[in-house]
Amino acid sequence: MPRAATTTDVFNAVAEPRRRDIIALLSNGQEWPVNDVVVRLQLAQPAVSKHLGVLRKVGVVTVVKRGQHRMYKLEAANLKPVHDWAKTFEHLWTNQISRIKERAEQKAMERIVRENQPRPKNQK
Amino acid sequence: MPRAATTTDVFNAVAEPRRRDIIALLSNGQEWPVNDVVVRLQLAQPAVSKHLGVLRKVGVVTVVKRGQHRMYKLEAANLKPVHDWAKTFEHLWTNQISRIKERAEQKAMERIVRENQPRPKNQK
DNA sequence: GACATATATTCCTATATAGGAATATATAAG
DNA sequence: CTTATATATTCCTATATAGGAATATATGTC
Repeated sequence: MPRAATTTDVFNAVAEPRRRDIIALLSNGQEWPVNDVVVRLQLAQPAVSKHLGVLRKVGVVTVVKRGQHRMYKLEAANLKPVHDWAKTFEHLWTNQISRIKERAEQKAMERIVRENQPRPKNQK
Repeated sequence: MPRAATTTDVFNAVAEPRRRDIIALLSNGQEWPVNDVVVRLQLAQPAVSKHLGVLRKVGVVTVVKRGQHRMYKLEAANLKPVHDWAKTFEHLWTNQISRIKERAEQKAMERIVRENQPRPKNQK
């Protein structure tokens, strides 16, 4: 049984790091022609086209034809499922971080108290 | 050239929906024995073991041996890269939603103003 | 129309995998 | 020790894919 296709859903589409790179590039709000993506990411043109094809299929990018150019634009909202899914677990690591912080502060307090302790007199 | 292995990074590990289901289950904060996951998700035991193996490899779960039981625990913090990555784009759809909201409110205001406009007297 | 440029698509290939089936390994109980 | 239970792992298989190489398609310029 094969793995789910990369075009199954956003999760599968963005698993591939180069596609994440493309998304990051397009996130500046501008429309990008394919060749600019090629140059910026130093990937081969057919590779870029293929990746963009996947992203288009899952709705993460859209394309507008401008003469011989294909301008690609990010549809960021379609990344929301990933964010929403991961956000479900945010409270788990947030609490963890608070707990680590509390522990550090407690240790700092103990250290301060210890340093302000009057020193025992020399027995000598 | 093959696809990146599922154990390459968290993105690849969670691309598979059944693994996302397992993560959701373990997110209740408890330790889960394999068989409970099997029963709850109605998956075959070997399949669950394999998925857990992937998740363990990328650090998303850890396992404690308790006699003949293997208790699995979520390490949610290791999902943070996914959240952080998606969060990068949050402002893009948040602004979109605000804009949709503003437009709706403007339309509502115009409607209210229109409804409170004194009616033209009948010419009759 | 010839030639140039942009880009999508096809062909090819080695590789990884999810589940099914089977089996190996590890612990518990009597 | 035998039997039972929990679970990891192996073997098998059909499928999808990322990039390389090549090619097809679409638009621009003179």
